[in-house]
Amino acid sequence: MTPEIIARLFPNPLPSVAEIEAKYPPRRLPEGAKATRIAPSPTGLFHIGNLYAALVAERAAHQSGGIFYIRVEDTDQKRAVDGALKVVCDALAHYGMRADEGVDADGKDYGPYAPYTQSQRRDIYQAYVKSLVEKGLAYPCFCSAEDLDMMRKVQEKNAQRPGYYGKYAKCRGLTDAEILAKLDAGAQPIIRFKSSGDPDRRMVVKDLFKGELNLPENDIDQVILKSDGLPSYHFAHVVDDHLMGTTHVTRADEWLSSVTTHIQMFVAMGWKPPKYGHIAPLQKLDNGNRRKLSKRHDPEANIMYFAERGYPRDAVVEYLLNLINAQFEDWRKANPDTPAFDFPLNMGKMSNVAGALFDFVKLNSISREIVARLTAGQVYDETLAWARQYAPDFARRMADNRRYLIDILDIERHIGAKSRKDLAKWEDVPPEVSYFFDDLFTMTHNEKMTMLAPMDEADVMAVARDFAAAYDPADDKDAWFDKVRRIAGAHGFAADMKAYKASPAAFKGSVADAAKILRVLVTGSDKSPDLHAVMRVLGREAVVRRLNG
RNA sequence: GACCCUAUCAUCUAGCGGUUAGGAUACGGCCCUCUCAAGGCCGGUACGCGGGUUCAAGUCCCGCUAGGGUCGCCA
Repeated sequence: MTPEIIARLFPNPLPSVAEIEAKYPPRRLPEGAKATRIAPSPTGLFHIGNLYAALVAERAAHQSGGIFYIRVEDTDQKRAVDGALKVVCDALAHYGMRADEGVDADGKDYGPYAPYTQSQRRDIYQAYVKSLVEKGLAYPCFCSAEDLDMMRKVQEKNAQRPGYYGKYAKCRGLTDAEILAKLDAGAQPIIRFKSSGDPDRRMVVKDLFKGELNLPENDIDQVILKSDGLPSYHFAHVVDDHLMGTTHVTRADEWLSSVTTHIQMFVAMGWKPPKYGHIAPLQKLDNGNRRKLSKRHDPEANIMYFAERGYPRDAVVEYLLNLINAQFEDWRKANPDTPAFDFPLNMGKMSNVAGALFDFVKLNSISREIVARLTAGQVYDETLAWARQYAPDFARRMADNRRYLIDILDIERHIGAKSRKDLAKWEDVPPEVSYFFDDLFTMTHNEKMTMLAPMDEADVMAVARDFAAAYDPADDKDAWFDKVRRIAGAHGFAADMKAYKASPAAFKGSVADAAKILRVLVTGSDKSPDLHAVMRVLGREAVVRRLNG
């Protein structure tokens, strides 16, 4: 291609390749250290799969003494959304990941390879594209969207592979004169990479997670520079991961089929490709079929869903870690008090090669274990932080009753393995504690009696009155229960369960029924945590009032 | 349609030629027990199908089937 054509293709002044290479020298990393990145598109959504990939990349880097950085892939300007960067940065920070280099929520760069936003690296990409054109490894393409559409239709009709390759790569063979003529006519070309591949030849790629892959070579002439002057993903990836010294690219499975294209480009540029690891997508069950979690259809695909529900961040991290490496579970059992991030993630032992079903039951179970290990004060703080954002009324109530809430949350907590595990997420807290507040305890007398049916109302009231009169918050659990027994016995209920079981007909009910009377009257439910503890927290005044009311 | 990936209990998985196929979650039962939760104990016809290779196959090979992914001037 003549210098004249190249000058017309790239009219603006561009840095030289040598200048760029000098500005961004190779990383000097300790032996074995990995440089990884998370490369989100600023679409305003942070997918659970992004978090998954970020976790793998971040752990791989930091556990090897390397670098984890964030690079914004905003080459599709149509999809860019304001404030999207903040979503990404907040998500990383929220889940405890620190990027060593990249951009912050305001778009400000930090780190030696800046800028880390692709739309600001236009000149860099163009310089390399230009060098490729100069070497005859790339060429201008004047095909319109309609041309390409037609091409695809023909291919479909002929039962051929779709794509811009071989004889379909019309602009590949354009002569200088033809190019000049089109340029003179005002046509705006894009630039395509001239593939040297042959699909009949195979390329062996070693994937970090999947092992050796035997893939056909790519022969499609991919677009590398779009009409808006920005590169396509493929080219931006190759240039950036070279310049930024990425050693390990961990990315979603959907890239697997373009890995041959990427390697081909690295080779054409004379660069060493990074190691690749492709992560299978998280899936969900849909009408009996699995499909990948879609951010369009599945609210749980968006990381915000977990914040809204009030899942503790550690629960989400541990659940994901558990999917990444199945050994996590054993490790957790052996190291119950170690932070999850200390888990030695093993890239060579990746689970989830095929794509796991996202399992809320399992998440909840992990979360309950985590919440059960927290102090009441910690649960209070976390729940309050959640409520401030998602349940303001409840947040106010919490703030006004701090001591009271902590006492409530402390019921049956810190009794080791037997601690209550009924809270999986912060949104479970409000319904769990509502009966402790008079204004939320709205059950009517009739409703309570219905719940107590078929017990006789007179018996119910008698037991309640006697207990109200005898209740002393200072009683310990045994003294408290002795009173329940005594009063139960005095009203014809069996004080002893064994006696009741031996001859149930001889009694109106058992001590369990007597306790049920107290429980329903005091909590409005026939299920509750330890009644003795509940009454203590509620206080004598409220207990007596509810029993006599 | 083409290409690629994957295939062990309901779910996540361990397994890397010789195992009574292990764990976790879920589920069921029992125990504990004033209810619930928790806890303890016990339980279930899990290697997709068919061919090979081998003394021996969940493990290796081939086919089939099923599921997933990709085939854009989106990433």
